[in-house]
Amino acid sequence: MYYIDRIKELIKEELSVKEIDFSYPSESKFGDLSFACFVIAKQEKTNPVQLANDYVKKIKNSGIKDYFSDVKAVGPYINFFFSNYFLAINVISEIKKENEYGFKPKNTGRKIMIEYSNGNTHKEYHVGHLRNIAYGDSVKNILIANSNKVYPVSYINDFGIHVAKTIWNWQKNPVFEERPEDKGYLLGKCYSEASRKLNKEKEEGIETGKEEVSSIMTSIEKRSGGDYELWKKTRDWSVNYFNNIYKELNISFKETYFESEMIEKGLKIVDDLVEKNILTKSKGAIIADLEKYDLGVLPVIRSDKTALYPVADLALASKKFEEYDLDESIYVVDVRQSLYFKQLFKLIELSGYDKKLTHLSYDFVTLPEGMMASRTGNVITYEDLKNNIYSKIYNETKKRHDNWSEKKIEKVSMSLTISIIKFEMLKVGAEKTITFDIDEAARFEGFTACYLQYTYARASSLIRKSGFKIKLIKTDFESLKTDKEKELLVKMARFKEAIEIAAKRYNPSELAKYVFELAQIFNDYYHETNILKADTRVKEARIQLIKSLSKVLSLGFSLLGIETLEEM
RNA sequence: GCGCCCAUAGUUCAAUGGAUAGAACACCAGCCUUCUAAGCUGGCUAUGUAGGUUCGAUUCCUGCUGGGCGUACCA
Repeated sequence: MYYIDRIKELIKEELSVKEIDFSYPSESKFGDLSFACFVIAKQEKTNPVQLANDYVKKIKNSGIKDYFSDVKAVGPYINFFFSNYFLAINVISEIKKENEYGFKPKNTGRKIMIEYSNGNTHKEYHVGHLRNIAYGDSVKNILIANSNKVYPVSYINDFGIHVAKTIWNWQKNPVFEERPEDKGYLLGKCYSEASRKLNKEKEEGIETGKEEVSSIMTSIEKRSGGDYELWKKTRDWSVNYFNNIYKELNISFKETYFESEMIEKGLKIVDDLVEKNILTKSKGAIIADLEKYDLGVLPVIRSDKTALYPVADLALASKKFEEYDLDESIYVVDVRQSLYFKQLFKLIELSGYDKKLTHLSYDFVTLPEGMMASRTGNVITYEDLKNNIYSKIYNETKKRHDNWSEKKIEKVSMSLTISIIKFEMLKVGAEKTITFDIDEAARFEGFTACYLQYTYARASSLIRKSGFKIKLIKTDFESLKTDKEKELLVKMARFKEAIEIAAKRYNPSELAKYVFELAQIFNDYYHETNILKADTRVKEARIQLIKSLSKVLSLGFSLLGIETLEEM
């Protein structure tokens, strides 16, 4: 148990109260830890102000009083002021001792599969996908840090109608084959062009394109012939393209599933469910009538006999459960599919599985000029975003470090670019729509990845320049006397809580906020305190403090999927 | 129509039912012969609306207004 938790336990013991709702005051004049006496006073049928006073007297006359520099009652609140010395010696030792300070023991919790990224082949990879992958990957990290055994998997939709649309347009425009860009990237362009054409035809009342696309879809599903061969070739381009993106983002999966590999099994499941009357025929299609669960109707097979999304999803769910012994299966998919997932989960339940299924939804990413949709071409692709941010970062880095090698400048700029992309996607709550402003995201100041990386680089620089390795045991913790030092210590001690809250709410923004606040305290401390110029004993103690800070920052970044930079 | 989500400073976001509603950006005024100024300090400005529950509501409940999304062959 960590120091602050031990302190809390000691307080509860001393006051003989089982449950205390501790909080951390927003202002230093109210101490470092506090609790309000309203609830206990009500239970004891006494006055909260009086009770607070009695409690303070009790603490001051007890054996635990030395842990605090002061304990005060302010109205119904009791405010504890930690002793810097005990806080420093305990917190710094705890951070030093554990490689993954604040994390819970690995693989002792539940077994969870989390599916995210979910790219569509033959389509663009845009900022919406980036939100998905950054969010899913960070939730994965956070769940692991909370003791769960987690299997990250990706499901690639390589077999929907979008594929047929792209192939339709690709065949009509041989020029695509000649263009120099990455083929996976080009497929995305080809898709949005196809959508625009088909929409235009629809408005004009022309059906030919739609019929051609439908015929291509049927032909691919038969798995032979020219359309099928082209599908295989183009599909591989997309898959390679995704793999390169994942590599750049430093994200990897335990398994990658493909819709095309699920269909056959899915159709068998559908047959089975039709037999069991769970699925029914209606208007030429096969549907799940879920009206009695207030979930409407879910079409499963089109009236032209081609498969819709649930076919593959049913097969995938069953595959996951067969191959892994899971306590929970999480799907990270945007909020627009909430109803679909309720329907799907009901269908999975009806087909006999009794598993915890979670749709982890997040709101979508829009642009200042309106809703983003690759169908209309109104998107910011991963490339657009990456190149835009990279060039800004590259210029700034070059300006600051004209003595650095070209290679180093590029490496640092790329690393910062990826940090920025991930952080922008994680810093707001999942239920908030992100109106994505590309210039805003490429900022360097404020609540941004650059600010955090800069803070970390600064701490690293101090540690490097301190030049000596001090044994912790010889550190003079009495030297850490200032309020800012205490503030840093308390904040670091609360890292564990930040992880717990983030895990409980599946919410990486809690951690983003945490590391930002920690960085702010440090920057403030840095400016008002001499570290390398202090007396040796004080300097040694401060460097120990900064080493701890550096470690907590780095662990915090890692949970957000962000790598640290020693210099920038 | 029905269902889900959202509404806080000029803007983008915070706030397990608790102390004077916090940040960031923008704007204004300062701080580098000194540890990375991608930094720090100060100033300015906010809970859509009407009720209810509570010792206490940005938070929970209801109505209203405004916006977004979904609602049988897209995913």
